[in-house]
Amino acid sequence: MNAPATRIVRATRQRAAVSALLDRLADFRSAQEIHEELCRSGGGIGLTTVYRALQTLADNGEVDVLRTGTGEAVYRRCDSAEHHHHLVCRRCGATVEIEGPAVETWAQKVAETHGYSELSHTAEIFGLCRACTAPSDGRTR
Amino acid sequence: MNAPATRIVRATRQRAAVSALLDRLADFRSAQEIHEELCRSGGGIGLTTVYRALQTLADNGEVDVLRTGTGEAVYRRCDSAEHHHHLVCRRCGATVEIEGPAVETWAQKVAETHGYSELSHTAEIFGLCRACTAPSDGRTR
DNA sequence: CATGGGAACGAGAACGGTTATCGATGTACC
DNA sequence: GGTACATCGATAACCGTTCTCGTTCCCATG
Repeated sequence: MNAPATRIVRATRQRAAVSALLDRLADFRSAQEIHEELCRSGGGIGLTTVYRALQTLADNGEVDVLRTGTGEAVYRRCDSAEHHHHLVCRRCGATVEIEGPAVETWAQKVAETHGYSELSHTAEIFGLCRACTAPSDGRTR
Repeated sequence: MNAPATRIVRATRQRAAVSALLDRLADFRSAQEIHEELCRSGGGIGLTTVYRALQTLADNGEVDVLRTGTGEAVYRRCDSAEHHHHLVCRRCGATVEIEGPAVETWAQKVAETHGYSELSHTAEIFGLCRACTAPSDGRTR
């Protein structure tokens, strides 16, 4: 049951590629989108490997994971290592990181009132960003 | 393309069974759990039908839908027809409905600041309820 | 530099939840 | 009764994700 003192994680071309791509992207993307993009840009990579890399990154808190309405997981490298929330454009995926002390205290207080412990919470806002609000060409995400 | 003026929805034994079971349950349950329970208690019902019934109920706002960490959809009939949030025990599923004006205003303000419109948001709190906090028998949900 | 051990890869199969198909069934209304 | 059509439900398809397992590659060590 005791966790190994040092978890060996090797640096490989594939992991680097996933990580680098996430650096370049500003929006939440699905594993499959990431896989597709990486394949398109030359360096071959297996879908399984993309999933594995994303999971490792997520475990290490290096990327944030969200679930879309359909239950699909989407990933994004966030600037803040702290706990935070997101304001996501449901059209183009543009994302703003939100520091939400208001939410934290709200969650804490509510849970306390009802005697709940070991808390965690989710809080994301979805909408249309300024750019996507104005015009009206089809593309919905 | 034009929507029919009146959507005909028949009252059937199966729909009634799903609806009645949801009335009896206090926790969020998956479609498959509901199907299983209904089969166990005699009245045969197809899994497809359960999914259909739940979707109809959800569309009409008669039940709330949440996504678990694994992306699975869980359903629950809520007392409040108003928009609200949930405090869910991740061990036994016990759920408290939360009216969260704090969250609404927070979401509104944040989105406004960044020029987002057409807002929606999710905010759920997970934890261990009082009953599940104290003792230590296995069952994790 | 050569080598051995094991981490990582990746193609394909399996998995689990959900949705589509389509003929059978049931219900409401004439 | 008879007809129209919503609903049912077994089965197959779907889709995202995870597992399997043989191969490849990294890297510490000699």
